[in-house]
Amino acid sequence: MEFVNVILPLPIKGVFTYHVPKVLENSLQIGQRVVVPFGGKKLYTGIILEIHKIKPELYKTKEIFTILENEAFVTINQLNFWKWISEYYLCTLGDVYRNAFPSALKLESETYIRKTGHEIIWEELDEREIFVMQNLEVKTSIDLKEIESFISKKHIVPTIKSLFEKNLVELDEQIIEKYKPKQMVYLDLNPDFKNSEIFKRALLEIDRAPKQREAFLVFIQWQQQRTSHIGKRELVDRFSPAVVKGLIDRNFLIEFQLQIDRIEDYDDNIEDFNELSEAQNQAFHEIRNQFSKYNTVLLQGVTSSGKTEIYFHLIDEQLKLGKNCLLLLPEISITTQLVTKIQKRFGNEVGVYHSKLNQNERVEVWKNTLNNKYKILIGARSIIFLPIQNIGLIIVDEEHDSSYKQSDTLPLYNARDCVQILAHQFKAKVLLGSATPSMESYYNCDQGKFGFVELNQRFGEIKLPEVDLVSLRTPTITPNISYELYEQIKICLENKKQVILFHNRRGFSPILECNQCGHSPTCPNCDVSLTYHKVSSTLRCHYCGNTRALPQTCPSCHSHSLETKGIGTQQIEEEIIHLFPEARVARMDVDTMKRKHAYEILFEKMHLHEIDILIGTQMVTKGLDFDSIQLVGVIRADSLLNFPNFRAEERTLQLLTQVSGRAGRREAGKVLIQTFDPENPLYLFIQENNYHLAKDTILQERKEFLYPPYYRLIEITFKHKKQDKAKKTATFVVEYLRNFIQEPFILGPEEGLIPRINNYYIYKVLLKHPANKSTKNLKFFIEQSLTKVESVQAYRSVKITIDVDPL
DNA sequence: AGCACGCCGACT
DNA sequence: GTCGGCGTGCTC
Repeated sequence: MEFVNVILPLPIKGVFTYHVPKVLENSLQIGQRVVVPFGGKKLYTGIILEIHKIKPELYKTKEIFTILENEAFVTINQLNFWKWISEYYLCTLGDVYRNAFPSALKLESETYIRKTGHEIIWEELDEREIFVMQNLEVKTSIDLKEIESFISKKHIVPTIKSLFEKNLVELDEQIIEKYKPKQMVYLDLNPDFKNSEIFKRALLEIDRAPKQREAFLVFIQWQQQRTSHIGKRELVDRFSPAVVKGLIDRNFLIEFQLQIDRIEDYDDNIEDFNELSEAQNQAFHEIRNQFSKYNTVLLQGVTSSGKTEIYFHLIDEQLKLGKNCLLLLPEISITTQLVTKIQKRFGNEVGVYHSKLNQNERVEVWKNTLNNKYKILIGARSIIFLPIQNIGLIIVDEEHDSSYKQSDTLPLYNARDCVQILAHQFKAKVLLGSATPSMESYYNCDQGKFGFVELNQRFGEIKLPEVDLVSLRTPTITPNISYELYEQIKICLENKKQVILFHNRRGFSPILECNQCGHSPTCPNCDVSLTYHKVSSTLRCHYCGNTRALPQTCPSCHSHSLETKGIGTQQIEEEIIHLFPEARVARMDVDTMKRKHAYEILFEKMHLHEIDILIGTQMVTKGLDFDSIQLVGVIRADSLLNFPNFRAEERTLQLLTQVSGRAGRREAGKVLIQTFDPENPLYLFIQENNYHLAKDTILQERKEFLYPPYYRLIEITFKHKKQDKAKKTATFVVEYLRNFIQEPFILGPEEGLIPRINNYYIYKVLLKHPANKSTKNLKFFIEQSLTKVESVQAYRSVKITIDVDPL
């Protein structure tokens, strides 16, 4: 008998073994998708991981229900990659599978069947089968759960299986594959009209309907002008659905459907390559040179040095070698502009994959990747899960960017690091690019693991902006704008230049506070103050979404002295409007960027100089490359630095360097940093544009306090509705782990930064491990400690998550 | 993760 | 007397 080990989309350790029906024996492949029964009445799509002949002794295997296609859907390389991720990030293969696959391709729980229309020979059916088929006479599709009401649990899957084999029922295609190729409706002229007599009569006939006549003539005009089909949509948009329907009803126009690729084709106008500047060319050759010694090279190129151009040349080189390339970008940088730019260079063999694609689009990219249709794949972190092949070069742009780390759903992987494993599989090279590299990457260079190339010159040899520090300890013109900043903005506006004001709202959200009693409304589910949203006049919790109307009086002392404390971009905007009533001001933050094309619209407005002053959060640090930005103002640099995280300094350095880079791309610009602590060496380094010195200082501290990149961190989080349970479980784990790892390499348990979120109490344990030693043993101990937790009744219900290399 | 089984409280 | 709360255990 043949057996297969199958990965199921469940957070359960290990794989599940099924036996293979005779008909499928010797035909299965690793990586193939199969539908298997699970539990009483569920069917899941699983992935074959292993095929073998070993009959499990401890349990009775079930049989594979069916296969979904004849070929493997996941490559062996990918499966190995999945295994590595699950081992490194301490999660199950199911977690990886679930995250890696577009959800349209996995079927989970709700399983529907419907009849195929095959002739039913009732005499050949048993009692249960008859029940099911009779039910299907009444309604088109039924849920396996419904079948449960007339067939006992253990008979459900066998009955369905039997009917399935008799070809009487099929799994609802919604379930097998939620993906449907997109159909486009096109229009064509009634072929009879080619006869000019009929055509003339027709025009006469339509004379009474002027709109239809006009639409008809426009259609004919279009048809003469172009070679491609004319979409119904196009004509409907120009006129109206009724008009177009009229023409179709009259049989003037004929509808037909064509399947199209959802991802639009890019065929014509391939642009020539830009010549590299001397500095770029030197860096380009230096990178190639380093690649002969190192598999990974870190490229540090100052903002607007034209790193992208170098990427293009490296990609082009790989394509000529017949290799494919992967380009990773932070989510926000994948803009239409950039994609268009790349498509213009490389034609339509470019695949794009990011979180804004819908399920169908994802499946399309997946399938195209599997069929090796793309030469270049561009995407955010999740791109690493595509079934990529034949990779020669992987580029990670803005490698320091925190969005490469997944932080909400398992696995908590960092794409920048995972790429190393992928590259190793394909013997490919990795290029990490950034103006502000991470400490980890610097460290790897120092350790001789990565090569290092620097590009110090901005493209066109424009000077780096001049950075000034402004103390907030001296009086300011409005609460958040200093006299200096005011003056600079004024000069800038007089010169018809644009200004960017950056304010990091994180940790500085506007909260409501009572001036009489000091009371500040907090969230009932989380231990945080509610933040004030002016537009909707509500108080909102950023953690659980709890929203309530703004109270008129203090809930505690009933006075009328409620006031907002802390500043958000909204307040800055008000101050600016007050100071510069003439200026055109725009805001860029999560609130204003929610709408679908908000980003594009803002981009366009900036480009057309319809905005004089742009006020924004983190977002303004990325991708806003406009020539006429002359001034960048940082409202409160300290709010970044005071963040309680060991990366606060690194982040501040990166962020401030990045915003500064927005200034003066055409001619030297100015940066003004407002701070309460102008003597802080970090600001001085930024002022002198000495990233290297700043980095050395930060690295020194990291070493001293046992933090990355010298030590690897593993953070274990414990959550429970009862505080003492969470705390006790955390303590239990710490006590166990102390057998293997002592102070100061184990910290905690400590209450979470926010002690309670959504009614769950949070405790954290932090483990530190020397970076040059393998974490294998430590991970083994951690897993053991979790097994121990499982064995204690009272601790079992505590939710435990492990974050390897947390940010 | 689901989902069934099982054991205690407030209800027609 | 029963419906339903969620604690516990299992899934090849």
